[in-house]
Amino acid sequence: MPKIVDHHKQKEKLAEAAWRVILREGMERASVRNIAEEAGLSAGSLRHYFSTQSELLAFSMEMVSVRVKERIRGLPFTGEPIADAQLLLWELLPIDEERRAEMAVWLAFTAKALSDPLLQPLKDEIYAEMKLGMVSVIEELFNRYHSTASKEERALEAERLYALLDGLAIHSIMKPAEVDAGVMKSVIKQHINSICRNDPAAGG
Amino acid sequence: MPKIVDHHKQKEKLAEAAWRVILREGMERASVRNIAEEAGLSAGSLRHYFSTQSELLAFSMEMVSVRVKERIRGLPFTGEPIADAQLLLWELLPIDEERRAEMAVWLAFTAKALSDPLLQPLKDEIYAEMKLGMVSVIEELFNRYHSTASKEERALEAERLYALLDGLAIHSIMKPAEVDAGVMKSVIKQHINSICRNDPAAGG
DNA sequence: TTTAATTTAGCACAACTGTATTAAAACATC
DNA sequence: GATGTTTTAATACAGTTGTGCTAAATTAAA
Repeated sequence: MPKIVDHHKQKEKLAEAAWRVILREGMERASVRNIAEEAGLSAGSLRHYFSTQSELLAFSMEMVSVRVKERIRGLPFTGEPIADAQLLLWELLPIDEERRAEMAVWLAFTAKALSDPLLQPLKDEIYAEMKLGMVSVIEELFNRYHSTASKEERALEAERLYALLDGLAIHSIMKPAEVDAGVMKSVIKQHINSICRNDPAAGG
Repeated sequence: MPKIVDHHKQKEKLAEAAWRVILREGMERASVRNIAEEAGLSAGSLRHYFSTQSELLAFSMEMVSVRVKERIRGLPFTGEPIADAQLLLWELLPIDEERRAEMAVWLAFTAKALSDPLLQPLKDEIYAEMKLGMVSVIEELFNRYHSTASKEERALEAERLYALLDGLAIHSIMKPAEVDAGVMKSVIKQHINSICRNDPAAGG
C-alpha cells in the first residue's frame, strides 16, 4: 500500500547534503531549510526523516565516523608494525580531497560538540576509539622496537602520537598549501622513525 | 563638550563579553544582542563601537592574540634552549583555567575563520607567527644539541612540534580530565627530550 | 479501480538575526 | 546654568531560524 522509499537511504542523502552545506558555507548556515534545499527536498520532507535539527546533525556526524571506520576495516594490514602504523595513520589524515572534506566536516562537528550537548557523546566516543587505536599502534611498535619502555612511557607516547595526528590534520585543513600530503607523510615517518630509533631499519 | 568614555576600554569590554558568550553558549549564540546584554549594554550602544558583527568578532579574536603575545613578551627567558622552549610551549598550552578559556575561544574563532572571510587574515597571520616561533625553538635546540641536522629536517621538526602543540591543546579542551596540565607537560618534555637525544643531560 | 499507507510540499508561527534610524541622556566646556 | 557633542537607548525592518500542522501527491496492495 505505501509508497516505498528506502528510509535509510534518504537519511544518508540528507546527511551528505548537510556535509556539503557545512563544507561550503560553514556550520552556521547548516539550517534545516538550506540542507533540505541542498538535498533537493522540501523542509517539510526533511522533517519527516529528522524531527529536529540536532537529530539530523548527530546522524550526519555519526555517518562520518562510520565511513572512516569502514575504510579502516578494509585496510590491507600486513602484521609489520611500522608499515601497519603508516597505513592506519595516513588513512586518518586529510591526504586527498575526499578525506580533506571529510576532516573539515568532522572538525566543524567537533567544534560544535563543545557547546551542543547532543553531539558530545559521539565526540567522546570517537576520542576514546581513536585513543585506543593509538595505544595499539604504540604497543605494536614498542613490542618490536622498544620493548624496554615502561607502561607510563607507552601511554605518554600514545597521547603524543594522537595529538600529533590531530594537529597535523587541523593544520592541513587550515593551510592546505603549506601542510600538504607530502609534509604530513614526512612528519609521520619522522615521528615513527624517532620512536623506533633502536632499530636502524626503522622508518623509510 | 562630549561625555567622555574611553572608547578603547569599551571595545575591550565588549570583546570580553563576546568571549564569555562564546565560551558559555558557543559561537552560534554570539549574536549582537547576546553580547551586548552580556556586557550590560544595549544592542544600539554596541553598534556605536562596532558597526557590524564581523568587526566585533574580528576585534575580539585579535584581542586574544594580543594578550597571548603580551604574556610571551613578559616571559623570563634564560638563554638555555631547553628551559626556554619549555617556558614558551607551556605558555601556549591551556595549563590553567584562564588559558583553557582563552584557548577554547580561540578554537571557536579558528573554526569560524574556515568559512568567514573576515577572520581568515588574522588566522593566517597567527599561524605564520606561531610557525616562526616553532622554527626558532627548533633552531635553538638543534644548534645546541643536534647541529648536524639538515635544513629540511629542521623544517619538518618545526611542523611536528607545532602540530603536537595544537593537537595537545585541542585534546585538552575536548577532554580536560584526560589531558590535563600534567599530561601536556610530560608529553612536551618527552618530545623535547627525544629531539635532543644526543645530549644525555637533555630533558627533565 | 478502489483503498489505504506513506511520503511530500507548503504554509503558519513565534522567536531571533543583523542592520538602520531616530530620539533621549550624559557631560565637558564656555 | 547654557551649549554642543558624544554616547546610549529604543524602535523598526526585512530576513532567517526551528518547529508544528495540514493538505496534496504518490504508490503498493486489494
